Amino acid sequence: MARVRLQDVADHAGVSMKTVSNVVRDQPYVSEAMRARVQRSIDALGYRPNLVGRQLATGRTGSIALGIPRLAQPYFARLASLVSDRARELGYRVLIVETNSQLDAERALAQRLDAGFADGVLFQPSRMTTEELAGRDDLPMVLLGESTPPASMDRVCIDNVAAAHDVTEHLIAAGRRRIAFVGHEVEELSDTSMLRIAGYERALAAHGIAVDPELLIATGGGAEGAVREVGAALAAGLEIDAIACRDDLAALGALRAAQRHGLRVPDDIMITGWDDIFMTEVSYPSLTTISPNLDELVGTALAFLTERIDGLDQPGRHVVVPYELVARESAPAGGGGGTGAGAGTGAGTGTA
Amino acid sequence: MARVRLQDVADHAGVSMKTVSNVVRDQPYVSEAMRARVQRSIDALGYRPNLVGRQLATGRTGSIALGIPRLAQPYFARLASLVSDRARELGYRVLIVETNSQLDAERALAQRLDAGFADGVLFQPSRMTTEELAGRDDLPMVLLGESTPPASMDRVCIDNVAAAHDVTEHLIAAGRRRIAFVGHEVEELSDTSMLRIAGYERALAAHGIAVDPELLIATGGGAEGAVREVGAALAAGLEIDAIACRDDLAALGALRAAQRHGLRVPDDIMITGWDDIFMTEVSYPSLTTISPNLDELVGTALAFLTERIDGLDQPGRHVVVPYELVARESAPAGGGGGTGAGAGTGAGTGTA
DNA sequence: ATTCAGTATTACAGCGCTGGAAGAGGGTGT
DNA sequence: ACACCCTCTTCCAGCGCTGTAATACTGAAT
Repeated sequence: MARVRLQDVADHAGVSMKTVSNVVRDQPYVSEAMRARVQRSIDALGYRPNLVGRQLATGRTGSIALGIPRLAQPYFARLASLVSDRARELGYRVLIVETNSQLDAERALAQRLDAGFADGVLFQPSRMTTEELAGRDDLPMVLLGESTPPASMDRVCIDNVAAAHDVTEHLIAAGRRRIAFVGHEVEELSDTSMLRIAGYERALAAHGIAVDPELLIATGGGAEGAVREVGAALAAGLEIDAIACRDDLAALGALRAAQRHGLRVPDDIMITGWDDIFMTEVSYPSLTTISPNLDELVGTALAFLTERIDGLDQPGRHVVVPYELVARESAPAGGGGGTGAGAGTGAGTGTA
Repeated sequence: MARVRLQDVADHAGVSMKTVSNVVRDQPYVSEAMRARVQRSIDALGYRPNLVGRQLATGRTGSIALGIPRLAQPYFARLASLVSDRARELGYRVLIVETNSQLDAERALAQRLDAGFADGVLFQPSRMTTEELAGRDDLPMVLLGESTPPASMDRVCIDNVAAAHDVTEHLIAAGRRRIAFVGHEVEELSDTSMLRIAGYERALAAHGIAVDPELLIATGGGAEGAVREVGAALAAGLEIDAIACRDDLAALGALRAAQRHGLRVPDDIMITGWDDIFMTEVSYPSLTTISPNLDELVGTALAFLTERIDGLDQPGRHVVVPYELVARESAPAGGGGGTGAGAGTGAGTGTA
């Protein structure tokens, strides 16, 4: 059975294509009687509008693209899921594109977009430079994360420096002094890592604690790298009483390595993560972490993007969304004491 | 600057649209001289073909849809990531659609597909029945998971009963007798859960162990539910020495609950998961689990789907891909003994 | 020269739909 | 009865591209 087209319905109902089109899209100026009659034909023939035809005619695809490094990373999976949900509410489909943090993949994304298969992009770049991104400002694009956007682009992120500062302070307040930073890239430091390290160092400096480069432990990304590198460092006799991690995966790896090494968490060593992925509540001990307000992040980003798609033309807006320091067992608030219970919450911060 | 169209390039190069089209798509019967000349115009104008126009003309979208319950579940995130990669190699884009295991969302997916925005679907249904799916067999569709497909559809899955049987045997071989099953749905049992429970019960029966309904602990899904329900059961005095979990998330939750209850894993209680998500290696202790061969699953499913898209018309094929029982610390192979080291591997199984 | 088989290029229609403008009814006011 | 203004419906062109068929051009064979 061949596909049913608009014309087929029109013939069946004895009206023009346009009238059927109006009924399908719930346009005004269609009498109730006509609407019912056409609807009957639609049902009888099982007509479904062809999106591609509509897209070509309207110039709108009804899709937005989401460009992220790795879907398999829990943080991005959750982000993608949220974006899908919220976008659907706004009447958009979402195309998820993984870049694997590779330059050519990021470029390919930016290129293919003006091929008209999405009306706009939400993009978390890790390799493309501001200049390169600027070349693509014909297509509505909102950046996520810390990379500096061209003047014309909107950007939404959290304050990485402040949050890293908070987390480090949290550990210092608990009496720790030998605090390692774990989880940044081995090869080329990402913007994210750089900012978090900056906040970490600033907090140390504020308390007169010397920054010891030996305490910066790069890992390959993912939990396994952290298990390996932290394990090696501990085996080599590195003395530390706390670890601030670049993200939760690194923290879970560090946790694992510490436990393997016979250290008690948090008594012997405190550990903090970043992102508040689902595992942080379920790990043993549960993980103190920075919880970015994803709802607000996604909400703001999509609001900006849809405005741009609808033609808004103004200089790029930059919004910083709040985060929360969620204190759990791996680094409880207050003393350095026993394997305490639940989850308290710490500082927040916010706004443009 | 308005979009550059095929016609613009044609004008610029002084040739017909069709010739430009041929150059763009690397068609034969274009002289080298002409190819170079047109290419120069393409570069000069910065032309990019409009996919929507092409789609309408060819009737192909170059996309396949992937319908899964929840992207935020690590198993599905990994699956989605794999599918994206492999599909790209085959020349397809992937549209990920989350159904949240809800009937209306699944129906919406199946419906919207003949709206022509994908050439085929890879679908892991959890609510739609075979009959309903059968109504949609005008569009190429390959099913993932255990639901029984209509006669005309391909399906790829692993042997859940056999794997659940293996896992349970593994625990029995380690000397355990009070083995709980944790993680199936509270409300409506999914096909997946049903099959895994069947395998679990069969293994118990094979060893003359009575099936105690008290040992079937349903959870809300996700790790938190398992923490809660297993915690409650242990608090209520339930005596068990092992837990076979429906999936890794449930296992991580169960692990957490057991540890909170003061039980040593694996000495006092062994725990197994399912899926082999990234966390299984990094949890403490690491998790014994069923590792389905995802490469083969995805490879086969995509091969079938692309064949169907290319017009293959034959009865549905059913393929069972292999899995592996990966024994880690939470339920080591052999004795019931100490917190042993690394990861061995166990049984495999396979084929159509 | 003339035909013939290529190869290389163009003309044209159409994929399925929507936007805009023109047209057809049916009621009201004078 | 006539103009007039609604509301509802149809007509037509075109979105950007590709497939098919037709045409122009080469060189070799007759």
